[in-house]
Amino acid sequence: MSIQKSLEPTVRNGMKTLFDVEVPTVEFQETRKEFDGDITVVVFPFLRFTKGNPFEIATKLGEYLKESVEEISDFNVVKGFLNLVISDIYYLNSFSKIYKNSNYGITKPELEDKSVMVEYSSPNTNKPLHLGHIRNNLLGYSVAEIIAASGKKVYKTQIINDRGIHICKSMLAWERFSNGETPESTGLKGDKLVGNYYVKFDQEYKKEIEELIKDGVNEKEAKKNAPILQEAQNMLRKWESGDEKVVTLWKTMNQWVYDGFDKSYKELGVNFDINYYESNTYLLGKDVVAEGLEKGVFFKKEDGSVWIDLTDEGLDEKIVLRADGTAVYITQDIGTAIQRIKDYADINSMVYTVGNEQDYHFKVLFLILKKLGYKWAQNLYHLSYGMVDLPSGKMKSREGTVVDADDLMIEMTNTARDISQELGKLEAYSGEEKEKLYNTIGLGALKYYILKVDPKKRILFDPKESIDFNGNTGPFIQYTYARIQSILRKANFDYSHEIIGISLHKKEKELIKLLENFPEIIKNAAENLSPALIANYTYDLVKAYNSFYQTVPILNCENIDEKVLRIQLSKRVGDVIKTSFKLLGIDVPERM
RNA sequence: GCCCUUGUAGUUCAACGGAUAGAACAAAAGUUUCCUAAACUUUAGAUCUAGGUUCGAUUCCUAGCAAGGGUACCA
Repeated sequence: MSIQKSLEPTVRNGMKTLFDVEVPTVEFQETRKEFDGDITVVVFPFLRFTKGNPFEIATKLGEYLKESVEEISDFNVVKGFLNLVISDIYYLNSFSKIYKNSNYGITKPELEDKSVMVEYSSPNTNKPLHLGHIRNNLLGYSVAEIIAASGKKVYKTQIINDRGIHICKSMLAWERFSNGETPESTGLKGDKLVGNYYVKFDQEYKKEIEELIKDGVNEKEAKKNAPILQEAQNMLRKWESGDEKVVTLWKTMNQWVYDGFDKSYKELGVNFDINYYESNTYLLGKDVVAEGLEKGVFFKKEDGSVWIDLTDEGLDEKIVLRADGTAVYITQDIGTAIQRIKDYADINSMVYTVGNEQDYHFKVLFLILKKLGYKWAQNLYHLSYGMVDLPSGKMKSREGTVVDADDLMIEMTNTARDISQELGKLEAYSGEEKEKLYNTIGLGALKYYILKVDPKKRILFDPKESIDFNGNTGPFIQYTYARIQSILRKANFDYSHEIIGISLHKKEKELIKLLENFPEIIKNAAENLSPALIANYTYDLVKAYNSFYQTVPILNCENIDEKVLRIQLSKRVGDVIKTSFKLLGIDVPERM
């Protein structure tokens, strides 16, 4: 329990006793470091309830608190800010509790709590993963971990977009141009191989259009009537009717892609509890639309298409089923959501990690599900995030301006290797150990770089300026962790006993204050679906620890009690770094 | 046109409506007989504009400007 919470009733009592007013809430903040004190009561808001000079109110309140609260050793007033000095005994006690809790910061789920499903990644099976997917995966995975740490059971999932005309395009191109190439025969990752044929299709398609235009066909007609496109459409019809040959090819090529994706996911350190496939859920969506039509949630236009009217909600009319009865994007999403609740009776909340270009789509989706009468529809959240842009603008696969996920991860590891070798601290380790470490550091840099930014904001990524390894970065934090482990390795004596009755150094107090905040930070990050809060907190903690490390001796400390406390502090700071980095999906090294 | 998001040092990011707007990179200067210098300590530098609400506004409201996105029987 934080000191704030325990002080709040006392402050309220004080206001009642001194001025005979009931104040509804008390505003606390950390005392700025240029003033004396640890915690500050903001007195200005009380002026609404009692007249008077804020300075005098604060002074009287300060006297009252000093009298009645043991932990408050002194106070001072600046304008309407009442700065309270908290005694070292309080901090030692508080730290002792933190130190005893070996799983500090993590809340275990209660049995009766409802679970949350977090969706992320959701790739297109025609395109290898790129930098944008990396942000999506890191965000989704991290948010899932954070929610779990805040005390809820979490299922991680993705929806795989495995059907439609675009799939047929790469299938057709492969049939025509590949001479039977496979991932095995070429050594290419399956997703890359299939991606190549998707590009190949586009090239051939463009060629055919040009030729048709040369023959005097107008552009619109040419685009529509290019033979290769028609053949792809034909293939889709065959797929939908269950043509054996087409379905077999579809399964084979999809499997190549999944195998390729699995490698990337593994390298990135993300995973899923269950996958959903669009090919399995789009039909359910159509059934639900039919039901909703009967209930009057939807209406039918003359041409047979089905719509929902959301003008009352300030939105437009939105189509949910085409005139020919085929499903649109949102039809399938309706089906998927309902399927998930059917599959997992214990979930009552879902988080969708999808880019902000789909804000409108999810607003509509959630509204539709509410109107269909699903109770859980009020607990749906769109974790909307900004795009990752290059200096040249948006990433476009056709223009070759895509930063490939696999390539980027390799590049990061290479940079880590270069820097590490230059520093030359790792001579004693085997080649295998070193490579693992380079990977940990390189990916740490990449993940932290992306996760430290507020999800809502777009990220500008300049491939020419490589990601930093110094300053507010993943490796900076990893380095601090490694340094702490080094201290702990050297502290080969029993330092477990509780320390009481010593006076604290300023830097020690700072660390304890920061440690106290950790559980609250996790809760906040879970509520706001924001890993950035964890990243920024960890940075602050590490910054404070490094300053502490540089200012005071730890192992060389002469007073044994102080030495033990400092080692304990180091231990706990290291644990918190490890825990929060785990929530970000980042590994920490024992040495670097 | 309408709707949504974002505008903070040269650059990349912070700041429940609170005190003198914090960091990092880049720039300038310092700290290794001492626990890992991927560190630490200094210096210099910013709230898009105009109004409003408030004891107090980077934060809330209104208008404008700028960037991005959406507004499709694409996903």
